[in-house]
Amino acid sequence: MQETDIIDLMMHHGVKPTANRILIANAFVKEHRPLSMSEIEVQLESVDKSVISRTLSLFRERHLVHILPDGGDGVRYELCHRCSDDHDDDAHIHFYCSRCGKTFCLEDIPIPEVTLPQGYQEESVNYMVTGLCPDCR
Amino acid sequence: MQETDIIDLMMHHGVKPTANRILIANAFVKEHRPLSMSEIEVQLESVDKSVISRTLSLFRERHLVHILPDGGDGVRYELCHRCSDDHDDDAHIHFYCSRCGKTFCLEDIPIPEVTLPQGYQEESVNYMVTGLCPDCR
DNA sequence: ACCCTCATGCAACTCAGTTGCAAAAGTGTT
DNA sequence: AACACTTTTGCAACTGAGTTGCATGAGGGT
Repeated sequence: MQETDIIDLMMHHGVKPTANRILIANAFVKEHRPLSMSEIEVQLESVDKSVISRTLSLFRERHLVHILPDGGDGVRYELCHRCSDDHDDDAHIHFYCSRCGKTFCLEDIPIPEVTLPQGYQEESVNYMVTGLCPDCR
Repeated sequence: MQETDIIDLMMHHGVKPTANRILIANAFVKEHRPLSMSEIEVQLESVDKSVISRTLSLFRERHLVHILPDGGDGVRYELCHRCSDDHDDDAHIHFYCSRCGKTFCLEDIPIPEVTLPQGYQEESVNYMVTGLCPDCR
């Protein structure tokens, strides 16, 4: 994905593409995996954490990213290419490496579906495998 | 599960069953679902949060509970009946209600397995469905 | 009763994340 | 270009969950 594409994506979601926002969105493209706020903070020293916090909230509100539970604690943010304005979906499984703490998208592996008991109404599904990633084995 | 069983379980895992610890373990039995630290704090006003924190760490260390990512943020602790001393497993799916914030065990639904790409080494799996629980629909 | 170890309760601390606010950067109008 | 207006930014202060330090207290063994 090019920088121009990111700007298009932002505009399309009603987000004004400021310099900081482009940096943050680029971080997702570059790493190609879900990032935590602190990971972004480390990667973009020049950007204040308050800006990161507010930007991620805005991105989320406008469905540019969605959140998923971190393998450890806290949450991670994932850029969604296929999210429409009112619906987040991009249902692949994730892998959390317990050594390096990174979360990877296994985009080729769709989440196997299950049938819920009567009364439960599904909104979204998260399938997370924890273990060692190729680099940490 | 009876209180005597809980005490047995603790002893079996090398945890001295003090009054506070029994209260905390009982909370899990009573609710029959994974609890967050703050949920326990609310339920057991008489027990200091430092005690809860240290107790949960101890329980975890001794494999009496294991953690799972909260549907929201943070983590929840789940009493494991079938965990041996060196291995936590109890692989059923969980349901997180986005309205009431509770997490439920769907014990009858095993987690469907997937084949990971070369190089990834699995340690544990978490399958979490988010949506509305029967009470909140 | 004594000693020793472990558990407890309170207060102080830590750290991630959020919020308040004034300065700065954009945007549009005349 | 100057103006008024809106949005974003950067800093500092705040917040709240969770943890840690430490003195007291309870339990267990001799």
